[in-house]
Amino acid sequence: MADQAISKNRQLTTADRILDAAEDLFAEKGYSATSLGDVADRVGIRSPSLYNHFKNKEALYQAVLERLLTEFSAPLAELENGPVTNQRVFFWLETIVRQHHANPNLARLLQHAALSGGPHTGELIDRLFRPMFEPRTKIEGASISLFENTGLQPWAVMAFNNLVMSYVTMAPMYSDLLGVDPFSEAALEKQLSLIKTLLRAVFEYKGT
Amino acid sequence: MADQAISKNRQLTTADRILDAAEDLFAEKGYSATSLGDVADRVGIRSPSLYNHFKNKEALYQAVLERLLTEFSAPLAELENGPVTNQRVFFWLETIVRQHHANPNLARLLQHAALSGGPHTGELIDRLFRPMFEPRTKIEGASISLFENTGLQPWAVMAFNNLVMSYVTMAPMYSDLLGVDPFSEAALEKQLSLIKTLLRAVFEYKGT
DNA sequence: TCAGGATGGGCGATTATTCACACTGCCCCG
DNA sequence: CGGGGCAGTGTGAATAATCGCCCATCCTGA
Repeated sequence: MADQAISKNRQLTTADRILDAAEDLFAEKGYSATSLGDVADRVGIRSPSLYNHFKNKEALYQAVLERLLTEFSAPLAELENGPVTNQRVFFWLETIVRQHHANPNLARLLQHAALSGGPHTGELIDRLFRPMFEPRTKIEGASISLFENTGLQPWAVMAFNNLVMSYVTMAPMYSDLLGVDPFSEAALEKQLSLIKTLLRAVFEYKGT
Repeated sequence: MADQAISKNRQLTTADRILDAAEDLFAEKGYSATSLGDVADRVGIRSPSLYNHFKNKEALYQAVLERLLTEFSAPLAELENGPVTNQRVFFWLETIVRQHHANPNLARLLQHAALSGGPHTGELIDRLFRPMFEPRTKIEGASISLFENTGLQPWAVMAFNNLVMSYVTMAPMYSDLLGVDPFSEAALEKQLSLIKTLLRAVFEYKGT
């Protein structure tokens, strides 16, 4: 198994292997707590070698971020070219839940940025979420009666996003308290069914 | 010395001012990215002086954590000595939302711990959330029909907690995207009304 | 041969921590 | 009443480790 992983890694360029290692470490420890020595160790080289591939630590972080942002930009663009119906909101939510489940690093990077409020924060938020809050984004259907006239719709969008992302940023809580590996397929199905249930409850809710 | 005289003293002791500064900095930057020099600067002393009050950095962190945990331990204990009805769940949720709104630092500390998975993680999770998942904690009323027979109730508890905490750990998103100071009274009322609406929708939901 | 990539060594800055020392207010003893 | 300790607190200097980063050099594959 180790041989396979190594040989598979050997197919990647050194720059890509650096990006992989840096992505995991930045996502885990945050920017300033991640040392280039750690990154180099994980790749299997010495830290000065990193400078043959990236100008400095900040450039490495930006490259990691860029790769993640393009990786995650697809589903929202998909949602945007068409009417925003309940059906398509369901599908979109399921898609991003699965995406963050497959790679939790973007959520973790954003959470680190939001916590420390560094200079990366604004850019990350803008590029990930700004389109979601364009004025034309109204959900057609039953949800209108619930949220639109109370002004709560953007808060609900924010809440469901937080729900999705905190699932991966709070992953240890699921291991410790529920005794379940949150990145298993079974756990993913549980979380998906909960989120769908919540969304359906919101859509079908008719109370004041 | 006598701890009783402290409460009469209006001016905070140096140790308390250190705790205040360290709490904010640990919550913002995380443990390893916070330097004792930063803490000392904020208090207005030199960093070696910190060692007159705390054994080392780790002990300072533990003291910060201890103070926060006792501060936040009240509401759950309150919920636990009595039957868990819908009414009391509402009240409990509102209480902890207001509590995290008043002091976001515990949520931020927990989020940092969960992200980096350090040794503090397990202790924090245990002392904050373990009682919530004791087997006897069943919610009486309509929610049983929704969650109990699908095994989703603990996942829902987790989700609502994540909802509450990510509101403060993701605070910059609310500023940037909604143009609202998330720590204003108005924003608190919005978030409260959203969470109550979600909870009510869940309680009254009768679907499959 | 030559260029890209890896390396060891080192520089300056920052880190947590230790230590010897100075100041201050207070209690006790003469 | 006065002075001598004494505990508590703050300080500058120093140490060892680690950090990002630069540079001269070397290895290797085309």
